[in-house]
Amino acid sequence: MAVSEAGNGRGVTLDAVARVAGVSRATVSRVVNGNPKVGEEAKRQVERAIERLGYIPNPAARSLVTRRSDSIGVVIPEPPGMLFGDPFFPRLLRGISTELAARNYQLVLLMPQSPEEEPRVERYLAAGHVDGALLVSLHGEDAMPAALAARGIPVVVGGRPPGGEGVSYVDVDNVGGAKAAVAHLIRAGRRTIATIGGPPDMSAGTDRLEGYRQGLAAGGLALDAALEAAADFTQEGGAEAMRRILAARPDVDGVFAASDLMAAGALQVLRAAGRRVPEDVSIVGFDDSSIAATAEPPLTSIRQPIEEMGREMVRLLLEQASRPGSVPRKVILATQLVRRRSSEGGPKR
Amino acid sequence: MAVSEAGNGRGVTLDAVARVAGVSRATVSRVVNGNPKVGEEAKRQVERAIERLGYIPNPAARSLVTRRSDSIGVVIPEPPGMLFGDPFFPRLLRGISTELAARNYQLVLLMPQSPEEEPRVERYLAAGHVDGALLVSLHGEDAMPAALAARGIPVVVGGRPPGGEGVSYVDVDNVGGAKAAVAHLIRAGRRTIATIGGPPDMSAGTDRLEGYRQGLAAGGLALDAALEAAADFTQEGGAEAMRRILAARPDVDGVFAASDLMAAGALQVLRAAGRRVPEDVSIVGFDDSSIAATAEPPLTSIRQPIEEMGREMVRLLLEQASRPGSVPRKVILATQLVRRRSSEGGPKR
DNA sequence: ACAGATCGTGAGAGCGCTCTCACGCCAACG
DNA sequence: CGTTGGCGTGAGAGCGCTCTCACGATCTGT
Repeated sequence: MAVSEAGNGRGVTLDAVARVAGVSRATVSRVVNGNPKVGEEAKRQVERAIERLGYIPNPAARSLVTRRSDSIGVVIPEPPGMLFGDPFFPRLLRGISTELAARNYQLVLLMPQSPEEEPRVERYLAAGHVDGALLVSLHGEDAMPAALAARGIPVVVGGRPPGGEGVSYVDVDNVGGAKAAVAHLIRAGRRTIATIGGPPDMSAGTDRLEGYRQGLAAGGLALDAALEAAADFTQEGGAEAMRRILAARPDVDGVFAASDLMAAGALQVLRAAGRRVPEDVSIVGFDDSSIAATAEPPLTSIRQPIEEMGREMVRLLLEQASRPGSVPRKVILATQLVRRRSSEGGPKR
Repeated sequence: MAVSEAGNGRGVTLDAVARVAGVSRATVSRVVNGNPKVGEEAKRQVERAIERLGYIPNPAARSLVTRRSDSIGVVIPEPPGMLFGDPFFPRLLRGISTELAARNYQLVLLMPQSPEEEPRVERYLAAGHVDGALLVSLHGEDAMPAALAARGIPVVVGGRPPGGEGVSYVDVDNVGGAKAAVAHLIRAGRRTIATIGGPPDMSAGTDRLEGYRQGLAAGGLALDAALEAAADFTQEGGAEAMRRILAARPDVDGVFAASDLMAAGALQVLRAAGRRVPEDVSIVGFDDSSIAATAEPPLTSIRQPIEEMGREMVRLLLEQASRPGSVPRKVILATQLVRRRSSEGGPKR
């Protein structure tokens, strides 16, 4: 009964509702938009008419005059390695979606699959389809944040943009997390601690490397370039990096990998090389993804509040959108060490 | 130089372009929309003006008159277990996104986080924000497909809708895949083959169970309810199911799990119970997700063409949207057995 | 040479909504 | 009693675009 006659809503206009309710379009509009300056009686009539006709406002018409779309764009370029096997994006999207839903905003997902597609995405965002944009997972000197900002589109970036500041962003405490991981390894009695870093053109890579170095320094251990190997966040990359480290420093007894996937790759290589984990070598990963719990042995890892990151990005964006010209802001979320078997054992502390 | 003066595009209207180009609005509109009935000279002038002003059409205004939005909605309700640790959604989204991008459509992602939010989503879709909707991963008798169809919104479902037919859908060959998995186990010499099924209210669950049964029948093996345990696609659920099976049938020598995650859980339980994999028990999973390759031993699994599924869903949807009232169609995509160590060994064949 | 077809172009009518402004009403004020 | 001031309401002007229709110019056939 709620939904009714004329194919419910398709084609029912404000005007039709006004006629049925015996009021003017303006009054119906007020009721629909919750404007308080409407009489009791008129309001009742309008509500009944809306119900009866199954009226749903035409978003295009509304958007045309309000110049808002009540939706935001989420841009996720495709770093193929990261997307798979890592529930990072689903979780981030969930956080974003939750916060948006609570504010009655919609989410337009844009996945440029190659740099060539970026202009298309940029154009789309610039067209006013969305009230703002969330950019995630930028490589190198991505020009998009700046380009969008120049066009006056509110932007918030997920993860510290490598290209420098000048734009709002939300990030997890990569440095602190990595540092905590290393401290944990040192506490476990490890003294020859290697790291498998992420790509040098992503801040998640460089920041975790920085944290690793700070961790060593804090523990009074010396740096050694032979103990640092960069990879691409993938399992295969992690395995490859582990091989290099093992070749250069066979005496390695601790490994901090900047992602669980890479840690898993390292695990396989270590095992193949006859090293026992955690007896001979302790490993700590990053992300606390499902693979960490699944691996054998389960991986100690650094948990990052991904959903919260998504939510915070939305808050920042909408705040910024509502107050144009506000100064860029950054939010850093704390990480947390999750202990599992891969870092147990080891020598006495 | 490309982008220019007035803050590039924001606020530049068709009319402004027309004035600069010295033609009428209609002509500019024709050029923008690729209408061939435009003279060479006029076209050149218009293109130059567009370039100079950085004109981008206002999507709301366009949508208001064309009654199309050039975007489609993708509804992903949140079955928390499946979302994590399983790159299913990212891959599906990627397939969808690829196909949409090729046709210049946009993707609006809707993630109702609870059944209470579904009306909101339905309302949104019904408002004409999108030209059609893709629904994924339905549990039980989800009313949404029917409700949307009733409102005249083109719908395509991903995975056979449990509630029956009457709506277009794309699915992978779950029955065939499961059957192939069982056949593979039989070929490996296994004779006491259990299955860890998915939720009975999801077609991916029931269809794979059906395939398992067909596989046993085809191999001349008898069914045994004690060899069938349902779970929820999660690792923990898989572990739990494995324990039940082990308790009832300690002689089990083959396991077909309806997801890799559950297979991984089973693996841990088997190992904890002193069973060697694959020497004592062979395991085959489903999905061929990253965890399959990561597990120790790596899991034989059934690969499903997830990206292709996404693409096909889009094709079906747009076809349906362009030809209203067309009859619902279903598309079933083939699966493929991927052999890994978890099903090697075993007794002589 | 003229009728008719063809082609490029412009004028103008909306699409469905929001929002400003003005108006009529009635209570309260001096 | 006339005036001021809310308050609820309606009229109407757009928002920027598409698309139909009509019109003048050029082309074709006889």
